[in-house]
Amino acid sequence: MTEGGMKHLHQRIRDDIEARIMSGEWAPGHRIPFEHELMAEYGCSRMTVNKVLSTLAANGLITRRRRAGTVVAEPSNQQAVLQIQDFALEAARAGVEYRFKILTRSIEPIDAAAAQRTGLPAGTKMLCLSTLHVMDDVPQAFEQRLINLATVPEAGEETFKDDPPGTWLLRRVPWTDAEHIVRAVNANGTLAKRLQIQTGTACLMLERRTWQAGAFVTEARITYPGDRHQLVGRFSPVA
Amino acid sequence: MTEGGMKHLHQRIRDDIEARIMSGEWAPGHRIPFEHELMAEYGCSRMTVNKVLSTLAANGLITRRRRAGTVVAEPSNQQAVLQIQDFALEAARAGVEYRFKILTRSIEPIDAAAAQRTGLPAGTKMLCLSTLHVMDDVPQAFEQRLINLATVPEAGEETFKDDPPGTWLLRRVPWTDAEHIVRAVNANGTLAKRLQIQTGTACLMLERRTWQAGAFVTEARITYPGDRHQLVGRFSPVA
DNA sequence: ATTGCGAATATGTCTATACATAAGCGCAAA
DNA sequence: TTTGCGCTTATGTATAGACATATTCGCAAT
Repeated sequence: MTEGGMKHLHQRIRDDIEARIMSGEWAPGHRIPFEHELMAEYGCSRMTVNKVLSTLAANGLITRRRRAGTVVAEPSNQQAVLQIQDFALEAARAGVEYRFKILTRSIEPIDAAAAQRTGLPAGTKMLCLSTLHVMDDVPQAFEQRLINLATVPEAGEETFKDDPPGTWLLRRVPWTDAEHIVRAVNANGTLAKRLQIQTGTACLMLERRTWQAGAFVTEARITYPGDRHQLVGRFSPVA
Repeated sequence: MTEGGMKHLHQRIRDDIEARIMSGEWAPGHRIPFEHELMAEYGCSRMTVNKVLSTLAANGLITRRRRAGTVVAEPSNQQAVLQIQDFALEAARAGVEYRFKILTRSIEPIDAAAAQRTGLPAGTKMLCLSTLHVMDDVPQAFEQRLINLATVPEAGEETFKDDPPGTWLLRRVPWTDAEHIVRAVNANGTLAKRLQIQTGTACLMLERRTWQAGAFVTEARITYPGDRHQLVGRFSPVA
């Protein structure tokens, strides 16, 4: 006569340990039972216990050291995971019309400040684009983008007729590393006019740089009017 | 006479597959060799291959389905992982003095707007704190915090003499879920005075709410002067 | 007290095997 | 053409055992 809850053993052990950590019963620094103890407690092989603990360690919930044993990890540096919105997707979901407009487009050697930020040598040829994202005739964001033509030569020929540069790139060039910076800035005259907001309005500026295996791909600076946009994210330490 | 690179097989298989995905050689949707094929290729047991692929699947790099096989995952919704700065830590690292000052403190029933945001019933008793974070006598951030006394009753007695509320909570109450919102706001008169900035200056406002096993713990709204602060994060799809 | 060394031990990696299970595929019946 | 059923197959979970390796601990020599 077995019980109703017939989850897999792996999941049951994992849930038990997570529950004890999350509830605070096992505080950071607390020693977790040895593998052979858990093995006896759950009546399973060491491999099963080991796989559970390895997974938890990979997720940063526990810390393992040979011979020393396993302890509950100290709470990690706090971090926020934020979704970066895709206008076309959100517009479709909300049932409103989305358009984008390439305002400027040129191929130029990289300027000194950008060379500094990206680590590229001075004089590298970049495709420079500025784009306005519009939903229902209301400007939602202004995007300034640099694309490294050495890494993405085909961008030089692209007209970006169907997809905005960000979407186009995401579909074409895989990336291995990204850096994000979020700032708050007051809109200057030019920006205010483009976004149809008052000069001085606080705006969110998201700066995103991506690399592919060490080679710089692109830098985007996207500015959102602060009174209409926010970055949102949910996060749970347990995957 | 074995070769120099004697990493573990697990890591070698993983590196190989990751490299092929990251380079674009295996595009999203591409079918990955079956476990028994990789097993033959690397001359190892299926368990070893299985553990590698399970790990990659847990990291979201590949998608596995019984019978159908394993394919490279579609690029996920873009997200930015941003570090939330710990003033005490950063101050210590930079060798400057850090202080915080509790400006107001009261215990009140939750107001309607906050009840809406947190999902708590109207009238729930909350500890309301506002705190100023100061480094080298320059205000760096203004924090407004609500703490749910039903979940953290001991906060009612706490004086927050040694640690600011955020640090105190983090050490005492484990959390299982968090929600973050980042906004850009123009400083109003009161805030400008507290942060010693000009009225209207763009500020970053980080709103963070946490829960522990479904029970609301705390809400913090931290406002940083936009001319001095930014949120930064690095992210790589491979853990 | 200090240092050095060997034994003990907890975790790390890997194998060979077994059975479970979801899902695709083809064939046969309607 | 469509529906339903069973076979096949790829992954999911688990075991018992083996050897590797990083540390810690205690003991002995200095």
